[in-house]
Amino acid sequence: MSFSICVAQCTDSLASTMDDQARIMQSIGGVSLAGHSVQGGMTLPPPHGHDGTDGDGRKQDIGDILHQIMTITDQSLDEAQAKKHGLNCHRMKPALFSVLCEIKEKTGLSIRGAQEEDPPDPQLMRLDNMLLAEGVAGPEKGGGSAAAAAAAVASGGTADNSIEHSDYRAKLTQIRQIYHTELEKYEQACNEFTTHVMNLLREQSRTRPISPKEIERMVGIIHRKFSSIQMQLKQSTCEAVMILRSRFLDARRKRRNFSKQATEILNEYFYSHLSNPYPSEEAKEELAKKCSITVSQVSNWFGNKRIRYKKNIGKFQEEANLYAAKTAVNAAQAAAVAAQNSQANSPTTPNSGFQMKDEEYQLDSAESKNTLLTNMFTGSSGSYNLPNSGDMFLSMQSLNGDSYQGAQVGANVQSQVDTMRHVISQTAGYNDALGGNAMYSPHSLNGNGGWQDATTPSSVILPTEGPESVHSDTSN
DNA sequence: GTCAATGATTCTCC
DNA sequence: GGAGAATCATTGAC
Repeated sequence: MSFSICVAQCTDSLASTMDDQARIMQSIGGVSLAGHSVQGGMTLPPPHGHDGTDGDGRKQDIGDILHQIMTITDQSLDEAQAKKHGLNCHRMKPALFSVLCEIKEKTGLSIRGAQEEDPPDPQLMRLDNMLLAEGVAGPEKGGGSAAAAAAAVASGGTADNSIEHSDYRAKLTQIRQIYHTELEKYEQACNEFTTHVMNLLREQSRTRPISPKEIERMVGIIHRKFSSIQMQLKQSTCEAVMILRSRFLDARRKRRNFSKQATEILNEYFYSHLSNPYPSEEAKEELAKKCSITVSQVSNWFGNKRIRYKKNIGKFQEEANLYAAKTAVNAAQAAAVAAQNSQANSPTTPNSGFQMKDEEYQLDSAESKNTLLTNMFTGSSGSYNLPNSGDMFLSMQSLNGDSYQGAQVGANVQSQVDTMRHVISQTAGYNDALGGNAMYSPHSLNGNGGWQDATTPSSVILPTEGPESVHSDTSN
């Protein structure tokens, strides 16, 4: 609507309002606006149809006031101030502003329509719900850790992921803090701005027609604007939480290779329990501890290893040989130490069947071990008697039905193995630990490709354990 | 970039 | 619930 139309409308409306006011005044107090009676220091034309003065004069007068209002900005500051004061004190001002407010109200309503009462935004509700569920909004305690715990449970983890949990919680708390700080800032800014605008409008209402309703509406607009900013804040917070969550979940999916030492420990256990590579819970825990990994990781590792070994035994032959030798060396060392102890502690049984010479069993050095391995796998076992190595090669042959090069080698050393086993068992009572714990039993895998007697032993000895370890795995 | 190795996940079966 | 099997996804060597 153009201003001229508005002014015209206003003039008409004001004229009629004044007529009404005059009529009311006349009827209630007998004080007439007409007849140039003085009211508030301003002379007004008489109401229409009461004293013969026509409406055109009044319209012109009102138009004059409006013109003054409109042109007030064209004047110098001093002049404008004076004019403003004059208009402000004009006795017609309240009536004029009242009419203008009414017109504005009507115009505003038609334009704004149903914008006033906004229904709750579903997107905002979704954001609120999500922030509440993630523990960002709402009460401080519970939410974040609950979300982290839920994510952990979903991933199958327990206390194993405590580090990641605390990391997740810490980051979530950070997001939460930022969110609340920003929210507080927005609310404060909103309140400050609202107060400022209200004061400004109240101030301006002295010089231009501003109704309290309009101020109220303006406050509503400001609040809506700020709530839309808040929604952006909520949206970005939600995004941050989602990113954090996905990173957290991805991080758990991300794998890291175990350390060499850990892999060696696991392999040693696997190959030394090849007839029944199913570690008990206790063994798993111990392995986990030794390898600095989790029990579930140990389970995973053995699950993968069993399958991959069974799928491609040939490929693992070298590895099996290596670990067999390693285990043999360990066992021999243990036996040597035990035998020495036995000898030292039993003066009544000197040289009792297994006289170990230093030059033969000094296997601490890498060179000695290498020599042992070389001799062992070339068949030239020399003076070394290796416990259990024969089982490995027999196992290799029986596992996949093919004959291995190692099988022959194994046969060569078998007699020595038997001797060694016998001697050791006599010397230090390691029957269970070495002889009973067949590393590579010919019965390791059954015809269906599965391990026979795959029941998990209640307790098993770890290859890296010393002879003092309690071992009750009689299944091997 | 390719590829083998490998840890993790998912599904199915018992 | 645990194991086997298939598969995914990442790592690390080349």
